[in-house]
Amino acid sequence: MGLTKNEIFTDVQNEMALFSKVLGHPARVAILQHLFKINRCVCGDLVNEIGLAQPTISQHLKELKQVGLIKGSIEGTSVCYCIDSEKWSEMKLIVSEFLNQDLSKGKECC
Amino acid sequence: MGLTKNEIFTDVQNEMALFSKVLGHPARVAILQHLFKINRCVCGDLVNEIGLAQPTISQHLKELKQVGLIKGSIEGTSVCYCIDSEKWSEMKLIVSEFLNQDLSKGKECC
DNA sequence: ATCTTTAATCGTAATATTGCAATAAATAGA
DNA sequence: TCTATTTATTGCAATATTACGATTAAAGAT
Repeated sequence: MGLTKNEIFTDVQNEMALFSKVLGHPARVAILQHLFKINRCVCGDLVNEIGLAQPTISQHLKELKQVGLIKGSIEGTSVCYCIDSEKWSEMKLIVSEFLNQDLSKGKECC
Repeated sequence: MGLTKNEIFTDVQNEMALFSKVLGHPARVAILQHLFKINRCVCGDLVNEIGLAQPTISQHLKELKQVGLIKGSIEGTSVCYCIDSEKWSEMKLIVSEFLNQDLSKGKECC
């Protein structure tokens, strides 16, 4: 065990979980916020900004890139990262739909 | 290591990550969806509905309860669970604010 | 009182995550 | 070419997560 049984869930459930998971670490939240503020930045900026070691930041960037929320392009010796707004919108749609579920009105339960 | 350095992040970042983390597993997503559809249900229902073992479901319920998204009340020999709509709204606010960040218009970056 | 039903807890195995030091790779500049 | 500079990768240790069988606990039914 120790691994999630994705087979038994719907695609939407798995996708919702996947996006949520990547947002489930404050460093990745901070990276995304910084990217929104600055629009584009290199790994070193984030190391200074956030205060985790360079390999750690690099790893978080990799995870964000893997789900597609950011993209990076080589720029001399450094790598410029930024939000992939297309993917961001896609996520927004899925997450919003989930968040905006309504209780079947009335019965307040327990 | 192996544990997140929460000290170096803001409260909002940590809270955002905490909520996201709990949504970061399809079983918990499925539980919440089912609760929204049915309004109230007992652990056994979820075991049948989702198809994970009872202790596993119980554990996921515990995590959802810990962050406050659901509440449970004893009802005879079973436990009735439902969404805590107050906490849900709180989460919605935090997550929406994060999702609705805008790119500083213009410069499309990399 | 005993049995049944239901859920929580305990214990454990497998795997994933977080973080960093050390190292590698790749480009720019001297 | 040699040296910085910058980021990615590797390897590792500590901890967390996922899942479930076995057991416990608590309330209802007989």
